[in-house]
Order: sequence, then structure tokens, then C-alpha cells
Amino acid sequence: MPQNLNKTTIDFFEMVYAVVRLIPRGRVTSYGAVANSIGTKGTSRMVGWAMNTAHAVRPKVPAQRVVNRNGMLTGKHHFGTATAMEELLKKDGVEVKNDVVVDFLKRFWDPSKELVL
DNA sequence: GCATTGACGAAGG
DNA sequence: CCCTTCGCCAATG
Repeated sequence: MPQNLNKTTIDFFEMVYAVVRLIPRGRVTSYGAVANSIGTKGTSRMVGWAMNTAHAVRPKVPAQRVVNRNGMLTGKHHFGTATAMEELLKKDGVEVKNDVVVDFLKRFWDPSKELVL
């Protein structure tokens, strides 16, 4: 993870936002992966919780690129409309079918893994 | 300051 | 293989 992300100096939410914003267009990741990338392994739930307030943060956090480990859009309900999250993902070039990201494994983007460069 | 909760995840039955 | 339970940890009441 970026050296700027120090949980001693930066809040947990800020770290989550930073990682999520680094997700490339057309790729997705999971809450657990984000949590792991920022050091706090077992905070996958809080990652989702952070996404809840992400909409109020500038610049907007692409929370639609973060799904659960199955690639399911569990947080779509928090996007205002029922199809908002799918639409955003579709704009990113990510196909969504039945609330699940198609080819999730191929589109999966591991922050801690691909961020190291 | 204790109890509940949550956009999760892994393990067990 | 589906469903339940448990663990995780920070925020919230």
C-alpha cells in the first residue's frame, strides 16, 4: 500500500477511501482484500461501513468497484436506486448479471498485490 | 463503558 | 452443497 497510508496518521476511513480510489477502471475488488491491503485484516465489515459514508466524501469514492468475496453486489441497496451500482459498473466496462460481477475472478484486483510496484 | 450492529469471510454441520 | 454459526473490529447508541 502507498506509504502515505499510515493508520497512525490517517484515519481508517481515509485509508479505505484511498485504496478504493486506486482501483483501476474496469476492475473490482473485495472488502476483505481492501481491509487486508491497509493492514487491518479483519476489518472487512468496516470497509463496507466506510463505503456507506463514501458518497459524502470528495472526490467521490468508486464504491461500486468494491463487492464481497463472491463478486456479489451486496451494497447496491445503498446507491439510491436499485440499479445505480450496476449502471456505474457497466460504465466501467464491468458486466453485471443477477447482482453478480461476471468473470469476477478475472476482473478481481488485489490492492496489496498489484499495488506493490 | 457495555451491548449491538454491519455493503464480510471462513469454517463447520 | 446449502445453511448456520462464529470471528473479526471499529462505529454507534
